[in-house]
Amino acid sequence: MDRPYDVFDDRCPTRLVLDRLADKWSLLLLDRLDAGPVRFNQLRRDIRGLSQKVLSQTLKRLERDGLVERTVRPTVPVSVDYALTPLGRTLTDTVAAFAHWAERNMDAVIAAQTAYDTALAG
Amino acid sequence: MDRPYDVFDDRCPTRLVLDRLADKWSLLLLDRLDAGPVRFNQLRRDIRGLSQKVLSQTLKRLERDGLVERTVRPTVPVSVDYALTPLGRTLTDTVAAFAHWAERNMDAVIAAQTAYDTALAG
DNA sequence: GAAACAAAGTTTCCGATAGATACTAGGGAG
DNA sequence: CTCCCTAGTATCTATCGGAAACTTTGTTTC
Repeated sequence: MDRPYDVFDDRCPTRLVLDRLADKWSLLLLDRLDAGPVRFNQLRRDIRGLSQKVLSQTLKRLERDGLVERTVRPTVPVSVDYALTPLGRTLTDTVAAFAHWAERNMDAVIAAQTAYDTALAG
Repeated sequence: MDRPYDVFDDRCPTRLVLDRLADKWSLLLLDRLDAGPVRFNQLRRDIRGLSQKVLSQTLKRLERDGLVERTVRPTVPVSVDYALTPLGRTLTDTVAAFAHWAERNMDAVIAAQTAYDTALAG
């Protein structure tokens, strides 16, 4: 294997990236932004359960990692919108696959959980 | 949209699943198990930085969700191995895509981070 | 027969993180 | 003048992750 990076090695920088991406809110944000630029409060409304603080932090990290671009427009009041960068767009298929696997396989997962729990109880 | 589940809704059970999957250790474990059954301490050695406690917890959750199967074999001392279930195997392509995106795009991410940090400093 | 080792965990403790809530700043509407 | 909009920041607490010690069952070593 001549890959320069290895996710199984904890000293490898890919771990830092995986840490960022392997996060519920990051995935939901990337998935939501796939449809086009969205403003801060719109994201907050669309992604139910996401607090302002965590939204702010998560967007900042995604921006720093070059996946999301932040644009301030001088409207009144000022509006800010967030969009995927080209790099971010290379991830969206994978992210969408993930989010939608959960939707497709939910029933199987619930069945497995129920079976597991009743096996423990019995 | 006639999809029964919606990840953007916080009352939707898919959120619970996404929570499980959108986790660094779960992804690394699923990726590692793709190659075949592996024993507990082997996983601990292979996935650098993963503590016993978190390995144990993560495996338990993945087992409960029906993604991983735990098999105890009556060797001396007893050995336990973990393998993907058929349901778990439906995820591996996506998981691998994720883990390996990090490896492929690491350089771009580092460049973005550096640019971001120097822009803030300057 | 006591000491040490091995597998697969569990328990304990502590510092970091997430979530809820409240607050800030710069305007605009009533 | 007061409330409401934008896009956040500040604070507080509960939970979570990581490190290391301990447990259990049994084996090998001295």
